[in-house]
Amino acid sequence: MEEILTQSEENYIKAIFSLYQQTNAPVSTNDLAERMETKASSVTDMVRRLSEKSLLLYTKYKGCELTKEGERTALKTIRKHRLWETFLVEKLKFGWDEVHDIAEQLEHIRSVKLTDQLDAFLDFPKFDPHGDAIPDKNGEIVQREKSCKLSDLELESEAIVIGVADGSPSFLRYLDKHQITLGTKLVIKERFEFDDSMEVELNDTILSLSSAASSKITVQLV
Amino acid sequence: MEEILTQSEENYIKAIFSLYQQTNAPVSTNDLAERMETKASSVTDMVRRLSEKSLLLYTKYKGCELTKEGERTALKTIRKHRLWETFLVEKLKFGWDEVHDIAEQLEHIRSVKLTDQLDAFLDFPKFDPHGDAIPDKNGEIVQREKSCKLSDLELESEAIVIGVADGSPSFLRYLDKHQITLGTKLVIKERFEFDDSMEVELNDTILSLSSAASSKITVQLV
DNA sequence: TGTATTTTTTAGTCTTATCTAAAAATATTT
DNA sequence: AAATATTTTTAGATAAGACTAAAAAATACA
Ligand SMILES: [Mn+2]
Ligand SMILES: [Mn+2]
Ligand SMILES: [Mn+2]
Ligand SMILES: [Mn+2]
Repeated sequence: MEEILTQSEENYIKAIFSLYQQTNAPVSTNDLAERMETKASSVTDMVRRLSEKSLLLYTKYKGCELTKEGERTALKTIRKHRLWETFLVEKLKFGWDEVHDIAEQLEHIRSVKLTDQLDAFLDFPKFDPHGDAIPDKNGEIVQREKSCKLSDLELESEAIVIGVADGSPSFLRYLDKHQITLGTKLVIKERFEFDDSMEVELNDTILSLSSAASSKITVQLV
Repeated sequence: MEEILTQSEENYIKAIFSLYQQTNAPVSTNDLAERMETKASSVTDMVRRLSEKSLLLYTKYKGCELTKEGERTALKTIRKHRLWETFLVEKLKFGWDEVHDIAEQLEHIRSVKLTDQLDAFLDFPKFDPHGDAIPDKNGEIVQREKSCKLSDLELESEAIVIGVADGSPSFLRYLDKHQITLGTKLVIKERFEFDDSMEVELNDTILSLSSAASSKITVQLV
């Protein structure tokens, strides 16, 4: 079969994959429209097309979910996206806040050999610059043991930053400014009930974090 | 202004640039259609659109030629194409016969910083894997001194291969098979009038080349 | 259970990029 | 110069992917 998909189709597939992961329920037309920054009517059209290509199952008024084939497609695109992000940061010296939009384009380049050679060139990385797992050639992804949100940690616990739940440039630059990056070790020194903010120690300094910030930082206890 | 162009528009611009270079005359609708592997009517449409965006000058029945702006656009795309080809060969270990189609996609990625960082990563290469000059950030290209076709050389002259006039995989693989690559040194040992074929010495062996082959190899006298 | 609200689909339009077939302009021959 | 051949443009269609406005279905809620 080996269907050739347009960039738009690949973007939709990725969005459906990601929305489905959040709820484990069929993705609604409206949710998808919001994610894709388009109109519900456009989504209905596209979902019909993708269903026609048996990349997803669609029932009128009931939303859609990917087929096995659709999932494979999503994982291929995600693999490429994250490999390119890794390339941009590791080899081309981009900041982790600058790579998403470019990877959003690069992920659509069609060449299995390119993807696999890039993977090898990068030494088969398991995680991208934001801590997200990179699917391997077969779509397999490393499952991480016991990670949690920084905001969930108790007083005096020590943890290492392993990811971010928000990849927006503004948030990433905020983290940069405060010297928080993947691998940063921190200790919870204080927690304030009234606004769920906390103070953490890192690099021998104390940093105050809002609940909005701490809930978007993924950590692992040391 | 900074017009955003579609991939198709960029491909047309590149084709017009290249066809114009061959004849220094306006590019005819039919020639362009043949190069783009499309129909003349499609070309008329596209040329109108590009003229509307003042990337080229078009006179009905008289063909078209790029404006300064169009030329800049062409050079930007060519720069990206050749940088990516270089990346694929130098870093990802592709053969020079495998990179064109992939670069044909990569050349459309929009990010000035990406292009410039890639350029730096590759150490500002002046030529791509086929010996073609890579325009720099400002669109400037290195002009080579006295190069000529291998087929133009006289008996006993010594020369170095610096390029190919045909980038097709089949020709490039033919060269690979006979150990001819950029930098290969060869000496003309024999020339046959009746079919314009020749025998050249390289790596201490004698190789016979048809006129079709020798006229597509660009060399420089040593 | 009937009404109001929200969600989703349908219908119709637009743009880009393509195509085929026919008409018009240009170029080549006789 | 007229006839013929070639090139190019026009006219009309199609498909993807988007939009708006209106209709229909599903859900919420009084
Ligand atoms: Mn994308
Ligand atoms: Mn990422
Ligand atoms: Mn291209
Ligand atoms: Mn090349």
